[in-house]
Amino acid sequence: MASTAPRATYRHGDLRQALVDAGFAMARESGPDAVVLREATRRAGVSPNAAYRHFADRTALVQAVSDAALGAVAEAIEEEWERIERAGDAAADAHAELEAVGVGYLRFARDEPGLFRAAFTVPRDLRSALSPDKAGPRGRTPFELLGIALDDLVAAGELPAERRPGAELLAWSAVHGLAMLALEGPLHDLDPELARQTGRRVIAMVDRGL
Amino acid sequence: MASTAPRATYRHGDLRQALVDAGFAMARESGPDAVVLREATRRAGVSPNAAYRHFADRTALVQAVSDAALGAVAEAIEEEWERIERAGDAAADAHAELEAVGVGYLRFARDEPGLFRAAFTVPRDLRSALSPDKAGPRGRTPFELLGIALDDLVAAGELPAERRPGAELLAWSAVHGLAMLALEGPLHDLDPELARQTGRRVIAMVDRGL
DNA sequence: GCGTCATGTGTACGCTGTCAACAATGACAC
DNA sequence: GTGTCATTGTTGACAGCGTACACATGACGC
Repeated sequence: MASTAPRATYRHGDLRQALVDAGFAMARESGPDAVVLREATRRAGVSPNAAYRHFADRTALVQAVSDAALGAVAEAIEEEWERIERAGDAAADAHAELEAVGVGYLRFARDEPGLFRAAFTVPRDLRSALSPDKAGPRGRTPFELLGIALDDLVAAGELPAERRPGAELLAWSAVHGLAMLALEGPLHDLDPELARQTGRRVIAMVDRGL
Repeated sequence: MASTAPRATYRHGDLRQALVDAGFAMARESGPDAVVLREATRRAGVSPNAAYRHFADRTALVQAVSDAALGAVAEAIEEEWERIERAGDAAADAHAELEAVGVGYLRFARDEPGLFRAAFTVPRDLRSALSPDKAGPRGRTPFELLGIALDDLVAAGELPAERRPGAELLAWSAVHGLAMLALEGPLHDLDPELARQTGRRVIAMVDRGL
């Protein structure tokens, strides 16, 4: 960090990114509400108003942080996805994919609660959630990965095709709800082991009930 | 409101309740973050620091508002519950109960998004969520109503008893997740009719998948 | 070399939550 | 009644926030 040493050059270089990084760090510790504009400029070694050259207002900064957080979610899910041990059985593989998406999602929520809330608690529309710049390293968004898993379920004959449309929303809702209840809702001090177990059960419920 | 006319008596009467009411109104319009302590005192016709005789700090006020909001949720669910047309068939009735809880929950989230977020987005533990002072007019909390519906499902032979423990969390997660995604998440501008339909499908998924 | 425009700084304002010291009230013991 | 005292209000102050406005700087195209 060059926050102590005063900048040599007048221009910062990439202030926008520096502000997003600082905001990201704050969100990581305490969620999106903890993203404070002035503090971000402080960490970037810049005067408060400099932020306004790159963001219309604080909410724009928070949006950018939220986008970055969504990318991190995608990464966590992709990680879980890569870990699948494929047995060659299309049906079993498809179920494993769906499970991987759910597990990755819940794991991220547990390990990075601040970022998770930054990713999903900030208003954004579906179009933005789907846009590829929020994808993980392998270039797929969380939503896309979920869609692939569901498509594979249909292909394997494990999910009636007429139930496929919109099924993302059902699966997403269930897992997201558990994450939110456990993070900032009434379940926030649920026993970790019980939480993990409940996570598995929610995923199983989705698998059965879709 | 006596906010314009200066108080005749030095004492307010029931300042605590007045502050909660004011906070409730603010939360109703824009969610829990919009609950601002000074504004509440203003509406109560009182100096800012008077609030500190009744609440340790702002978060304590928000907590009280959240409690009130939870009561409103209970009321909405009870309303839906009373509306069930019981056919005498225990199995059908139990399914109808579960559906009523889900529908009431989602209806409240849609009609009172600010209060909904105030109720569930503010950290509170399960014990507090269950405590009877947050119950609806008929004296039952949302969680209790959900539990009764699930018990009735077991009694009617529609849910294997070994799956009963913790089933609240599964059902709750699914419905809560949809509500959050639609309120402040990526689905926030989902077409209302599609949202309603998705709500029904989520409830159906829970019913099938529990 | 010079003008222009993006990007930074300085100062200021009103808002917030909260602290410390003080004042009015009303209930209760005598 | 009167004196005492805890309760509940008020006043004044402070730091931190987001942000508006005017100004400074310097990199780059001509």
